[in-house]
Amino acid sequence: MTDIKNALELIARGTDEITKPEELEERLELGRPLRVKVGFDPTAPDLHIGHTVIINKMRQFQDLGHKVIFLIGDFTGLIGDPTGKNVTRKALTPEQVQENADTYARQVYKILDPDQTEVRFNSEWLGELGSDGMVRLAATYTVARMLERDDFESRFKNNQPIAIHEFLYPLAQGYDSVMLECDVEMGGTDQKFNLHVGRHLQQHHGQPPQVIITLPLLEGLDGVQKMSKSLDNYVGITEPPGEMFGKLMSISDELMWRYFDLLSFRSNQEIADLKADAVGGRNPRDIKFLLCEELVERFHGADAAVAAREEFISRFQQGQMPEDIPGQTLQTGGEGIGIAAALSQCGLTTSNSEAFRMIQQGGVKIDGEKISDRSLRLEPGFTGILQVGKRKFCNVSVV
RNA sequence: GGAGGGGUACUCAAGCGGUCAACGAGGGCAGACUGUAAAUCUGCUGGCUAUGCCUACGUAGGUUCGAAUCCUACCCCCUCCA
Repeated sequence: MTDIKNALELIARGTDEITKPEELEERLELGRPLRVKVGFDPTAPDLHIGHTVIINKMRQFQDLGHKVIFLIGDFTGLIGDPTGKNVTRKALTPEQVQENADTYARQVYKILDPDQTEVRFNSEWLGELGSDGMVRLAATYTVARMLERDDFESRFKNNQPIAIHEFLYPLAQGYDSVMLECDVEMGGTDQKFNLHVGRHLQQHHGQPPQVIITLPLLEGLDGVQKMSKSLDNYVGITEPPGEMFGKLMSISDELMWRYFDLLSFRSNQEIADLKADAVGGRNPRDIKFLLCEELVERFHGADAAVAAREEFISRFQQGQMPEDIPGQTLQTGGEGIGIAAALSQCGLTTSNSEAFRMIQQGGVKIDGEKISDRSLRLEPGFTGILQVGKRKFCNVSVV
């Protein structure tokens, strides 16, 4: 009995909403492994730490002995989720879908236990459905109820177009729950409506409705918009340790607490203590170090985390050069090369014009010495470290 | 099918015959400062064989000494009416 209480508490932590907690409790009391579904979009197989908020929650279910279904929406992906603006989606070939699934697996098993994970594709049953099946499915829901969805409602009110097929997405997603006989479905807060459609459809098919758990969406590095690859405000979970550490250090001091809440495995008490420390005058930078280390450790191990922190300190706090500077030899046929061209060829700037701009702004250094002469030439035999800004280096030899 | 509105740089968004490589905002980058790749402030933000030249304002033509701005055709998006 107390086990269930503890389980409930663990599951509830960090969630936005559970519909309904008493139903979840009843399911837990059944004493069997629950089937917990989370859907993923097959077109974007590169996971970032924003996704891990929910993956961590999946892991918690596994730790409690439950079965997690990692559902790849290869069929619904063709429809395109109406959430937000819609870019035309390209149909994926089965090979691409499989490839993306493998990519997912590689990343997701850094957190999930493969033995308790079931990977499924919804084309399995949605592809079989046929147009008659789709019509029958559509018949179980009304337009009025569809318009309950915020997104649809506001578009409808504002005379924005809503394509008919957009109504099929929530239905298809809900049908997945029917076919998989889910006990629980989790998603971001923006998924709430779709998740509820699943409940409705399950009841329609004589199944007990799934419990819905919504999780907050993690803000990206800018602290405003949700983390996403297209906004380039993300930290990918396969990024190298140094990159991960640095990116996380760049979040604002304010945003750091949000990340602690949603990403850290520290107890609520520990986090509260850290906040108290900050108020008490402890340098927020040092608290941020703890966050960065914890996350880098999760994906790359403890050694990498410590190394990443040390590297960060020496490089940005003490302004030292990094240890692993990529090298490059520039072939000039004995003619030498202009500094701007050299910077571009090393990939430190994207064009000569940009290189000139960087020089003008004092952002270019050779062996640590700032240069200001834009007409400088590197003669054959030159060897040295070119630097643009604080982060871009290249060890160059001119031939 | 009819009527109207619109397509401008990474994004949003001004401009509506020359002074426009294009106001402004956001983003990005750089610099200063610092307690950090926080915050704040400043600057930059098409390319090049670089004090000049080339390419850009949906596409293709045209008018003009000169067009993002005017005309014609086409493509695309949106709204209203049917």
